[in-house]
Amino acid sequence: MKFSARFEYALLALLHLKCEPDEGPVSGKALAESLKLPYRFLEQILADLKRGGLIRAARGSQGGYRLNRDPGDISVYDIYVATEGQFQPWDCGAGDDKDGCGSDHNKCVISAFYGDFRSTFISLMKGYTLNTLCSAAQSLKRSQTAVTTTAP
Amino acid sequence: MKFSARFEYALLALLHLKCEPDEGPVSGKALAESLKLPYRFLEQILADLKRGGLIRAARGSQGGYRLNRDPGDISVYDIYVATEGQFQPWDCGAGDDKDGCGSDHNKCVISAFYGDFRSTFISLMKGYTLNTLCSAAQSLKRSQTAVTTTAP
DNA sequence: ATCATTCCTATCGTTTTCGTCGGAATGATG
DNA sequence: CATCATTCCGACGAAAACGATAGGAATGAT
Repeated sequence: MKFSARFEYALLALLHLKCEPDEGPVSGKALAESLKLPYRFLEQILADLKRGGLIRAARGSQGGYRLNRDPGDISVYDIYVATEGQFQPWDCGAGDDKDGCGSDHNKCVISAFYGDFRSTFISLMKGYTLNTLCSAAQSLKRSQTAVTTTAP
Repeated sequence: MKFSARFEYALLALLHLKCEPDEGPVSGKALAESLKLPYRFLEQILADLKRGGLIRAARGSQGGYRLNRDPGDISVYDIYVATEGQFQPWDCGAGDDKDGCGSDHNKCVISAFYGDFRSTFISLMKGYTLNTLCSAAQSLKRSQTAVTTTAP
């Protein structure tokens, strides 16, 4: 029950694309250096994000990545799905038995719990967008610089 | 982001101990046969549950396992912690940097999101107890036998 | 003494995950 | 056209996580 590195790296990359006021597209290499992440690995993740329609890419010199949608329209759930695929935290007897639960009613009940878990998770993640996160980061930055500059 | 087999097997075992009206303790072997789970593996999981204080065990002949607490006082969260350890779905820079987030405010924000995620699901899991699940299973059983016996 | 059981720990095989790599395709620039 | 920077594609490798197996010691009822 852990978030993958892919997912976290994707969050960081997208936040960078949204929050940093760079003009023009950002290359994978530049992104990897800014975030101190392995370049080749990050490239794979960016490809996932592109396939998911979250970013768009331009090849060749002066190319790079930029957001493909309004940041308020990119939810953390979208990012999850793009990087880890459909959220399905259990293997519902896919081939275990003819029917999902066999004769074991307890399995059904557990599946019900999993379903509840899943829907709660999804709505929570849909509540966070790139805008949400970025503004949180900026207010955090403000408060910290305030503290450090106020100190004698 | 998946539930482990340990966790699911633990749920099944505990539900069996609670729901089945057996008198006396149930041996690991009997449990494994009822649930059609690998015996040795299940034993390990039962040991976890014992360490967590959810069940108690008696050795020797006529020994076996039984619940150690009121089923209404055993939450799914307790089971999760006993089998998978503390619910902490990310590696908070434990050694990454001196401070958790380094200079990257976006990391802080992601940690905040993770924290929200964490507390949401802890409270969700605490809302389910063995009683909850078992009564759900039993009403499920009733409705199914009703269907099958009503059919001509 | 015997037998059924829990308990402890090591190991094994498979799958997943993280990360690296070589090189092809693309496109801007001069 | 040549060059260079970039995305794109697929293969590979190392390491960790996970599911499961196994041997045998400790314990306790009969």
